Amino acid sequence: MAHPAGEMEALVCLLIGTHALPPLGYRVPDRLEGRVGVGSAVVAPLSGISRIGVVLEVSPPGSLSRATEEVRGVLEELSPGPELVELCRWASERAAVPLAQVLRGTLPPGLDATRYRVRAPLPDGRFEEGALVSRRALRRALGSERLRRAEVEGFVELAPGVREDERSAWAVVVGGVSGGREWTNPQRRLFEELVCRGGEYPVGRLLEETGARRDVLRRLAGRGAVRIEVRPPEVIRGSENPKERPFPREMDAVMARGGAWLWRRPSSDQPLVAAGLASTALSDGFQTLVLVPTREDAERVAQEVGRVLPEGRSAAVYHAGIREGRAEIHRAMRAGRADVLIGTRSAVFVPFERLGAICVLEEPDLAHRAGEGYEGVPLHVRDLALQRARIEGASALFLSPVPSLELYARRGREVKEIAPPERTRWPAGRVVDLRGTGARLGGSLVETCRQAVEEGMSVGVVVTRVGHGRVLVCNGCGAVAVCPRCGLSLSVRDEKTLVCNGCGKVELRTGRCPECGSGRMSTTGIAADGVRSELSRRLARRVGLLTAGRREGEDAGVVVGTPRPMLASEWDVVALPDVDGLLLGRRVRGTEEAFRLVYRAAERTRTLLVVQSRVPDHYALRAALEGDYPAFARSELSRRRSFGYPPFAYLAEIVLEGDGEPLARAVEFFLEESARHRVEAIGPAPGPEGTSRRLLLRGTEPHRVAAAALEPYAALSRKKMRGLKVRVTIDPQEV
DNA sequence: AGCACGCCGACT
DNA sequence: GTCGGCGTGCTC
Repeated sequence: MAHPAGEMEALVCLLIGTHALPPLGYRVPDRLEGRVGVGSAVVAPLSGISRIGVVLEVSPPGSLSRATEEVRGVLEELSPGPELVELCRWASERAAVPLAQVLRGTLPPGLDATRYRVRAPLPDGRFEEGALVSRRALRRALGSERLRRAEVEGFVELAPGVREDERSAWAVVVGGVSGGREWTNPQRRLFEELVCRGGEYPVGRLLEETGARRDVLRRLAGRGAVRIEVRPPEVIRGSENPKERPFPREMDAVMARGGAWLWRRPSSDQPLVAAGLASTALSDGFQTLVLVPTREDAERVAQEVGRVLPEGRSAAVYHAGIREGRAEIHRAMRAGRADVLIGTRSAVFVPFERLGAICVLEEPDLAHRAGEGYEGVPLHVRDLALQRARIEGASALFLSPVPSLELYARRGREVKEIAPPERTRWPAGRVVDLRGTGARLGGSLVETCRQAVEEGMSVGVVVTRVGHGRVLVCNGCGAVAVCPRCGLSLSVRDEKTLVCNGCGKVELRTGRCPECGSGRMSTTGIAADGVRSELSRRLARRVGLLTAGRREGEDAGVVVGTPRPMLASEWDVVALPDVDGLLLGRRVRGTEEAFRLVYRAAERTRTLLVVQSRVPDHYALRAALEGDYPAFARSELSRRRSFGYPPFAYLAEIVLEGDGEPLARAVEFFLEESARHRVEAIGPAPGPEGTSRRLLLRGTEPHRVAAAALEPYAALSRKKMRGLKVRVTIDPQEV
């Protein structure tokens, strides 16, 4: 490519995860001309030390102010490409996460970014030519100054690569060699373990299962007793006579018209729909990305996809549980050697050669969003998938019987909807009216359980542990103390006061219900273990327990547990004793979650669904029992609109921990900044910790809300923040 | 004065 | 992420 005389310049984001280091400018030397573009992974020095970075922009000479150092090399194998860089920049801005941290997610897992290759024997001859050595080892041997010099003079060069155990390395016994006398005990033991496993086994799993250390295996390899070999990753291969393509009409429309689509399908159908989309995209020559909330979902979808793959095609599963070969799979997708990737949220950043379709299963599931701050970008996969599909020109299909309101509200222009299937079965629904009792479990609910189990029916009692308790409810009429300003339930602060988690307004706790004058006010609170023991006592029989972590007496006629494991199977009768915990909880999305829980329970119920509540006529409850999603969405969207909550507004939460003058000044600073960005600030309210303050930012443009939260945060981190801790959460789930 | 330690700011 | 500079506070 022709360009003005002189060297081009590159703006590089070094992969160092901090808000404080901006992208830096480097000169592109002539020898790398044409190889450095937006999205190239490069090696560039910082204080003389080589680092990995990703090119954000390439510009003519003289355009970047301080581009004094040179790009040292290009890492073609690792380059995420321009589309993913655009996605990462968007995500970084939207989630207020340092760009470097987001970009790291596009690189192969288990990448060793500080590995050097020795290119010429070092003066003291300590390292052999061609050896791969960690930066730590080099620094220990040479010291920082000589390492820097060795880099400049070309004795060593940064050679990032994937660690062996991430590349599906197998340990294989070499025939004819058995334990000599000079072997150590650990070596002998590990060798025997390997022989027990048939003489060949994945390295990662072998070390994990035997508890042996890596260097023991290395010694065995050094003695020639064991060979380490990298094998192709485990993939699902197509067959000679694959199943016919599912849902051809709908999937043809999705691929032909492109853009984002929504299809309300029951959970049980979704793997088949994903297989249909993948197979359709494949016949057009495209790769498909399938995103699922949990690892188990990934395995189920993989089976379905495997049945429709034609010969010569392949699919792979990608999640944190895949130890061996995750990096190999990453590489295969990038090179276009595999056709379908089925993974959890980290898969959304895997580079593809020719991405044609993205399918998101169980769209509203909270597991699609990384938890607060840790591991990955705290954005919902829905938003990342929408954005990625737009950037790469792929189709996006979102599946859920009960989509998020964020997605549903965009129906029409932005998101096209496929008509949902006719419903074939729906259980009878009954609401146990808890008004007038202070009971945790109403008599009628217990009676229903007793009768059902005596008739030999299976009974599932589903409770959520999230959001229970600490809300003041009238046992007389079911009224809940609500903040007049925010429309959110007030939580019990202490004996005498209630507090609004939205705006911080503190209200006096009255002994009597303002609605009906009853003096019987109580706090709600229901958890799995309590319900189990109470039910067991009142039914005078064994009751099972089924949660993510515990499984006890599942064969009992009545089982209590949490939604995910409980609703993985069907029950004759399902009881929901605590929808009020969500329905009347303090969170904006509580109503939506309650609706979803009741609806999903109904899908898994064969004959009768019993729900107990103090608000038996609540619109969400009624709509869920009738299986009427559009009716719920209409009511809930109008409520959200009138209070200005998502999806009609974007929120950011800022929690400041500290005390005295610095805290007050920081709060003041955030308030000024939000005014400057023309974003509404609600609060400060008391935060979760004793001396903390909480601010809620609200606006209609997501990037402005993120900027109003992030800019003052970054400014504050650059200056001194004595004893002050600030936490920023974009689109907080707990509001 | 001499030195350990921790906090900042710079690094392109 | 990593280094050097500088201030604080302790010891000889």
